[in-house]
Amino acid sequence: MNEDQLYAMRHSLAHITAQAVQHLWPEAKFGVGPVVENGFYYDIDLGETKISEEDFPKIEAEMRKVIAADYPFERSEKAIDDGINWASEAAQPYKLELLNDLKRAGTTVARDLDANELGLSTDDASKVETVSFYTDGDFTDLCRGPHAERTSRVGAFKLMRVAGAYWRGKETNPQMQRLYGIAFATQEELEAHLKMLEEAKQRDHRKLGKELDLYTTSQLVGVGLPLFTPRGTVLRDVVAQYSNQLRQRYGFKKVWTPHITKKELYEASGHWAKFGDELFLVTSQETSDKMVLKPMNCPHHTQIFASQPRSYRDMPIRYLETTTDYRDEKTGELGGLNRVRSLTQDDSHVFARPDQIELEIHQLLAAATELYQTIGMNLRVRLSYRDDGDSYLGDIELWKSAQEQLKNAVIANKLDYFEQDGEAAFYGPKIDFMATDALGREHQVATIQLDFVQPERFGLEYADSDGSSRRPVMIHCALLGSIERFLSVFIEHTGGWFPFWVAPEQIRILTINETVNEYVKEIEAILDATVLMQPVRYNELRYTRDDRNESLGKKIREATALKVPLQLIVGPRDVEARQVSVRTQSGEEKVALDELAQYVTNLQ
RNA sequence: GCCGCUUUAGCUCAGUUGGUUAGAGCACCUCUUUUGUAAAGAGGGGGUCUACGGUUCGAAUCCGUAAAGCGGCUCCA
Repeated sequence: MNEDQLYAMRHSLAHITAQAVQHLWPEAKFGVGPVVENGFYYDIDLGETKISEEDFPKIEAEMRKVIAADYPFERSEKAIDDGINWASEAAQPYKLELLNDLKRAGTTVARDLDANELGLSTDDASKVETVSFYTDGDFTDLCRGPHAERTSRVGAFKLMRVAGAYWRGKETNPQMQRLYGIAFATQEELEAHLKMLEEAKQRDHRKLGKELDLYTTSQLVGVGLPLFTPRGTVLRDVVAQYSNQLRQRYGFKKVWTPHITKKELYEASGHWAKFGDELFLVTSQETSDKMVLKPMNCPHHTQIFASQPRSYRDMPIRYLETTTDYRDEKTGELGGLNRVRSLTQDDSHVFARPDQIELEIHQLLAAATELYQTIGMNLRVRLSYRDDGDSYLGDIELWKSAQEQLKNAVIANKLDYFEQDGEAAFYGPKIDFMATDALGREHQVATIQLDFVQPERFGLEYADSDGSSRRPVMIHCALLGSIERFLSVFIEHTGGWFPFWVAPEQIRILTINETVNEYVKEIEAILDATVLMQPVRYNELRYTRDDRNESLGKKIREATALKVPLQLIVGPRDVEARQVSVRTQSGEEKVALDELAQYVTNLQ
């Protein structure tokens, strides 16, 4: 089965799902039902009736009846006004709304929906004359198609979940029930997919975070405020140190800024107007000043830049700060480490002359690329542009030129990219590096952003060669992004088997009995003297010793459960031979004591 | 914030149609065992079943509210 057939099959199953729901609940009002990765969904309004997963067998049974009936999918066309009459008579208010929008303004209004869902082609952008319908048995739906020939030809499917979804994706619209299903050509492929989902659960960072003792949460501390254990803190520190070193190489200097500020700072930057309701407020009991917990670091950094007169000779000026920001995210948006209310950014800002932008972006792209190569993650890049909404600040011509510059930089660096409107920051376009989690969901990690707005709003300037006053450009960059979010993806990517240089506990010495204790001291002296220099410039070895009164089997089991990459087994035979038995994920070998330091240094 | 689902010892889970002192494994503590490649043996401590309210002679089991977690939607500087 090819991609087109699979698509038609999934699309047909969306219709059959709606058809089954209509049989069971004739009052159902239908929204849209597109194909998504691995399956399909249909948005349904059942008024007060709530579908739960307990209803799935019933719905699936009804779907199988439709499939068994083997109806043909028949296409028909109606003039737009006839379509409107159909929706009206069928008491389908959502379809009616779509058709009215199509009649009034074509796809330009309706493009917030998958155009494939509508009975029109995507290129007739201005006016719609006719729309197409598909009928199978007793069910007819506005639809562009294509579909399977008959209802029997839809492969294997399974309803997965039901979730709330706003009509046309707008928070102010009524909420519908979205029925999700997966569908594949064969039952085997369906089961393989379910198995993959099971395996993904084993790699879930929330599960591993607990099992590997990386972080915890406390109801006393609060929602979205993770607490990092000693092990988890090693992860944070090591990756942040590496991220910092990559930029220090290019002349970035560390700065430090306080975590609270007067809200005037964010009024000046524009953040207050856009994100005011997501800022934590702090009131000084001394002065009754209204303060906020910082949600962002760029405005602070502008004030360091502005603290002295700057010459074109000093440019660019590059600041670097790994620091925690606080955002009062809506509770329903929080989850694991991916979205938290206390997020740590490996943030940096370049204040540059216009002629320096290209090189600076190039260097930051090089740093991001190197970091993710070392980490072993293959990312694609999203060029995040503005759309024609009104939530962006700054001159439209500057925006166009900035978007062009970012695109050129990405192309020059031969990165795998895609472009997306409406994903820009309010002050400028972005280059975002996208990583995927265990379930294939994409998350933004590294970001490089061009900003002409904040320098203007803060009145930043430097003296040019002719003595005139010029405005710098800001280039925002975080390589890890939010360290918490980065870790959520990194944990799932590695399944908890971190590269040697990042592993919280790199080495565990396992003793067989207490006769080896003196020899273990020799081993520890060697490990103490060994420092890894790649990729982080100074990385002391992190090792522990398990000399408990327990069996070797148990010690191995526990060390392996914690995914300690290097286990050094020491028994009388090793003492005798002046060696250690080195156990890694890939097997076991004997290493002479004299060669241990070199062996460890060579590990990645 | 919205919709749906979930919530039993530190962890993973059992708990029949509401009915005597709520169970198991792992972890923890004590003792014995000094061990060669993924769990040595024995004994012991620990939960009032997320919280509050209701129904009932009686509730971990039914109902309501809240909180937290999960899956989505919306949002993400």
